[in-house]
Amino acid sequence: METRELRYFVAVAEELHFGRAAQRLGIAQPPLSRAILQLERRLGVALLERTSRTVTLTEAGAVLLREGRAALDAVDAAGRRTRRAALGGTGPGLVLVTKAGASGDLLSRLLDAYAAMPGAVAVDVVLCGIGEQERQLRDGRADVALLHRPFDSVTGFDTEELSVEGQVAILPAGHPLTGRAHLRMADVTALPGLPLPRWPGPDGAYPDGPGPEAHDSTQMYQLIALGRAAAILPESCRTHLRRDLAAVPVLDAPAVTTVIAWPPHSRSRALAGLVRAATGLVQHVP
Amino acid sequence: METRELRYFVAVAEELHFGRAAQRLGIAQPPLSRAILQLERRLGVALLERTSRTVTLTEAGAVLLREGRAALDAVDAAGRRTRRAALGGTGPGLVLVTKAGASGDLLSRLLDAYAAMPGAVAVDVVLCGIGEQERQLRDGRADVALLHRPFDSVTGFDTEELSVEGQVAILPAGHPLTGRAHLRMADVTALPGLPLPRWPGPDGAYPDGPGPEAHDSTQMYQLIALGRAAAILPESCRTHLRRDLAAVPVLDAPAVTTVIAWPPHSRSRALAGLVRAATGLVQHVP
DNA sequence: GGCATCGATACCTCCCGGGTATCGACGCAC
DNA sequence: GTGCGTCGATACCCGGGAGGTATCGATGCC
Repeated sequence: METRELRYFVAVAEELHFGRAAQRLGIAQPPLSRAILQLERRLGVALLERTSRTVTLTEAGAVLLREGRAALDAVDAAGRRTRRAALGGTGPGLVLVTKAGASGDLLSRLLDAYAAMPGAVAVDVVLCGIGEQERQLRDGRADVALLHRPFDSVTGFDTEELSVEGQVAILPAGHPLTGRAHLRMADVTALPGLPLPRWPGPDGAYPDGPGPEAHDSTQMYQLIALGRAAAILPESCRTHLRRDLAAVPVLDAPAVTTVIAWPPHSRSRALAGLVRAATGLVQHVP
Repeated sequence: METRELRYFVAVAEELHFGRAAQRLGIAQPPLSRAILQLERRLGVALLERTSRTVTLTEAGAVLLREGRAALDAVDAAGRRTRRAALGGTGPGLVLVTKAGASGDLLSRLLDAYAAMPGAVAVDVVLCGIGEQERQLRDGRADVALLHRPFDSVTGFDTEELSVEGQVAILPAGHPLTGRAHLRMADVTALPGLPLPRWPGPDGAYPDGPGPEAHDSTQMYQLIALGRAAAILPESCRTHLRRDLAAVPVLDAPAVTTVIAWPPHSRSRALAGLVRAATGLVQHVP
């Protein structure tokens, strides 16, 4: 199987429309149809059910979509890491990715601690939107990530736990509940007119629901300040909270574990140092 | 990057010889040279240092060899799993791989427990040589594996621990040490004329050393019976030990943990059932 | 029933992957 | 040092296949 065929199939499987997929791929529709047919013949498997009006995935097609994405990510990662290896000292030594607005304190302490180590290399910090870290780690754009269980999935990565913290409800300043010493999940989820915002899932799509869509923490804070939403976040976000927002501990919210994660089989000297610096932080701040 | 280019590069990087690599790939040498040159141009990276007498990997080339193998495995896995998904009920429902001769008891109990579960599917058991399980799991030939830490690496897989056991020294029956109630590592490693056999590493090559090469447990048992080697193995192997061999506990040998491992993002209904059956065993046999 | 949409088919072109022949560089034997 | 053998690169040719345009057949919609 060639990566070209995989790319073509993934495009069609995502669009469920040969014309749009062809446009996205920058080719005409007939070659795309032929390529998919050829792939199906070669695998001996029906991947798509098509009528002249609709295209749907077969069960096998759904498997190839998931596995094919992972395979394409692995190929991308091979290219990127090879290029990076050739750059040697000129490029960034390590690329660390994390959600914008999360674990800011921990991150700055980590960077300080690592920079103080002998032999430390330059660390590029990439702040990305929700759910994009795993992808960047898998396809080689990043070497290491700070993830937050249980929100982010860590399957397939090597990890070390860095911190565990409770969660707080974020409310507009002056909201009646801000007077309370603590809340329960039920108090927050049932707030009239203040639904929890919806985050994009691992596939980049927003789930259905009543809340407004939020792609990053800035959007979300703005929505809360406007009185259109509430949120439940790790308590470390309090240190940088806007003045027009208030935080109240939520006793029965699940604890959030911050972990440092990296792809297996990729322990470069620099990465090992950064992980060591990270686990060293845990000793100082138990 | 196309998988064809990756396959070509991996072949050359493994052979370090364009002629032999071309032969292995079933093509002539000149197109192979061109393909590698084109790959290097496209990546903008020197992958190989060649003189007219020797070929060596650059640092970037070594990275691409490692990452490229993983990527090719992922592509293979995508194809295989897709075909398997299309087979539906006709093929094996699950393929379980483990080292021949290890954890036999645990395995049969696991298979019995799973078969007794409602909705259980057929399980193909693949017994392979040392160090081949990880590869089979990564490239989709197997769905799930029994691995033994610390001998097998489990990085990149999801795992559940099934059992922890000590290790015993395996000696020819009648050897003076078989009279002892227990031994220490130093007693066994220092045996004159009975070196530990050498196992193939993750790359399939045998490490250097004094001991004889052994590819599977049968070879190894034979070598021990012949008085050419000794071995240190998990104590569960005693249940099926040949009559001409003896086992003596080694107190300070590292404990061996048997785990059930599966690729991340692959929890089919059947796999989940098998994992549940496996963890259920742990309850019964703590 | 006319029409628009969409995937498949027919047919053409041209690029590129693969082949053979050969060159140039290097190691080695004597 | 000279001739020879080995090995990767280059030159050149051929054929298959990837990609393009034009069009067909099926289907949902007004």
